[in-house]
Amino acid sequence: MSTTKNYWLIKSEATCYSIDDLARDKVAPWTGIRNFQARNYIRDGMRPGDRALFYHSSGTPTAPSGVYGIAEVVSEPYLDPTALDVRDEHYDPKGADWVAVDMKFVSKLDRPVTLADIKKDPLLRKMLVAKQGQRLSVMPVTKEEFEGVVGRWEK
DNA sequence: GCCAACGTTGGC
DNA sequence: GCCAACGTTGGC
Repeated sequence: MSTTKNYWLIKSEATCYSIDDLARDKVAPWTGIRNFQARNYIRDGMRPGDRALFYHSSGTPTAPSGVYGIAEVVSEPYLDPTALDVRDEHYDPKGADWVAVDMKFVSKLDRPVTLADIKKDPLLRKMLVAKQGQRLSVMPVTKEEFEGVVGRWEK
């Protein structure tokens, strides 16, 4: 098992669950991931202490898509209980072994780093999220990319 | 709301 | 295992 910290980007629609919701809740279970590649990243890579860029997708002109804050992984991956709950909107009748982790609020960026900002930056545009049509809701980023986003407005 | 990208499903 | 149809994501 790796002992170094890993860095991630996690996506959520702001109207569904935003960085402000996480700030209010402090810690929240990150459930409902139903994409095998994203599942594998969580299951095989996410560990407590890892940090994640919190990205709002499906933005609007006044609240554009981009990174709005930082979260920290505070649990090991565990079986996602919403996949087994027939009343849950993310119920999976096929019973695949989906996983979840608990995420803790760390901070909100002073200003969002929008997708447009990311695509303009030579370092940041290598991130998977900048690739056209990238639909992963959980993806790895490098330490340099993570710090590049966090420090975007401190230059 | 449109539509391109892309993951998933299912017929063969 | 191929691939067309279908459904969903997500930027615009």
